[in-house]
Amino acid sequence: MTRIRRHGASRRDETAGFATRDERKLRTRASLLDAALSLMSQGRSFTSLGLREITREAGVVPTSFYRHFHDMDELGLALVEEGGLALRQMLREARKDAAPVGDVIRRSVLIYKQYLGEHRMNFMFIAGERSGGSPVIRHALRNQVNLFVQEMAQDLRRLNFLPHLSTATLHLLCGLVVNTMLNAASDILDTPPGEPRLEQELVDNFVRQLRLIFLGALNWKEPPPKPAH
Amino acid sequence: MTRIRRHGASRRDETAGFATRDERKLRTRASLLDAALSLMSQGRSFTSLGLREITREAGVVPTSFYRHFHDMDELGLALVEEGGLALRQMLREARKDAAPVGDVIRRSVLIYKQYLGEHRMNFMFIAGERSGGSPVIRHALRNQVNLFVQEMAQDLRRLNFLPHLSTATLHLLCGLVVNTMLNAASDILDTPPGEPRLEQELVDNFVRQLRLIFLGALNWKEPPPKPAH
DNA sequence: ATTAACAGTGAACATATGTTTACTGAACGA
DNA sequence: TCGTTCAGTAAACATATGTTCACTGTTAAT
Repeated sequence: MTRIRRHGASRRDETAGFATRDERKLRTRASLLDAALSLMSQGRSFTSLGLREITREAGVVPTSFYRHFHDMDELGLALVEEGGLALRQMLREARKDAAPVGDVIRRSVLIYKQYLGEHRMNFMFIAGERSGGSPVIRHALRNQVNLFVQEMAQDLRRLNFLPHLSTATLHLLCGLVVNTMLNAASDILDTPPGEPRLEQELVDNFVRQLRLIFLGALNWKEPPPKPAH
Repeated sequence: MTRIRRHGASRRDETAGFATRDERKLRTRASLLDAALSLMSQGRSFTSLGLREITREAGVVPTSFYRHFHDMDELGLALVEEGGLALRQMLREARKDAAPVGDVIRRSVLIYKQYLGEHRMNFMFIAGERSGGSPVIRHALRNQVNLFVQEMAQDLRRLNFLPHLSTATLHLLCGLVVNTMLNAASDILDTPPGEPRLEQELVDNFVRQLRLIFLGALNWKEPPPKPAH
């Protein structure tokens, strides 16, 4: 979408504070999205947010909203996409340092926890709106989560992890893991800061739950395919 | 709280349509709660509900609200309690026909599904507000769910199910099961009626997830207690 | 039979909301 | 350089909200 400048960029194109018009637009769009997330992270659900409220938080006049979204649902869908991107990015980073040595599960969980802290608002949104609020964004969110599950399953297959599982079962497993992940997310994000004990306990619990799940996966035996009687 | 009548009840006390004043009050209170649930089951989050909206749906004038709750949060907490009761009741019924024969998991899931259908709105509320919306009702809801988990763990112990697990691990397991249960709930409740295939698929998936979890529990080995070095 | 209690009413308030309409002025393409 | 585009503004609208207050009429207690 960004226009390509034909005859050489003017000097102040990349200096901070100034920007091309499209960039400015994208910036206020982003601040609208951030405003929504920020309001939600103060303990509100998406459906309870008002248009004026968001523009106020973003520091623009209400009418500006319509230059970017012509609906609250549309903004919601944009948030879903942003959240989905955050999820995928996590996988991408995980792929980089794939060093499966030592206590894999615990290490993964700690990395996840750090990632959670860096993307608080996104995860609050995902965990919070996954089963509540507006049907349209709920469905969109589920699609994103399913995508994530699928990608994760492919990764496990690629790493030759649990090779005895069928693709369907791998998918099942990943779904379970992701649910557990997101539940843990909303628990962890709810702990007031400066309570490392509680947090530690939640993390330990999370680790054990995952262990139990993978133990189940290790001992899983694929049922024989239905005989076409 | 219900007053006890001293000198013999008047004749129309138990006839339908008439009622003592306290009963009437309880009735409109209930219709306020139902109105809230009903609005939520049309795809709204609790925090997005307005006082007037609820009273309108309940068929009373807005001011009547204050005769029952002096806050929306208070109504929310009442809903939490109602939902918690629904959960416990489920366990109580399950305790009655404890016939652990055949495919226990599948049978339990089918019973659960039926119960879901009979308590749609309660489960929508629980699943929807468990990680979204107002912090105060979220916490209250988690307490109820924890109570449920605890009761379930006690039941399993009583039935001598998985006796090799420590109490803590049993609790862990039940937590996992309940999370999976509630996630499945919001999935199942979202299927449009008259789509038995989709529903069947969700149920099958749910069954397999539980199987995997219990498989993990069967093969779980309690780690030796930390040596106080 | 009198009286007090009190669940539900109705009107009014200050404020909030979503949306429309016409406008401003800086960045842009020619 | 000049005219156009268009992100953000400002004022006004109809309508919604939460809360208050004084009231009514039935029910319950004396």
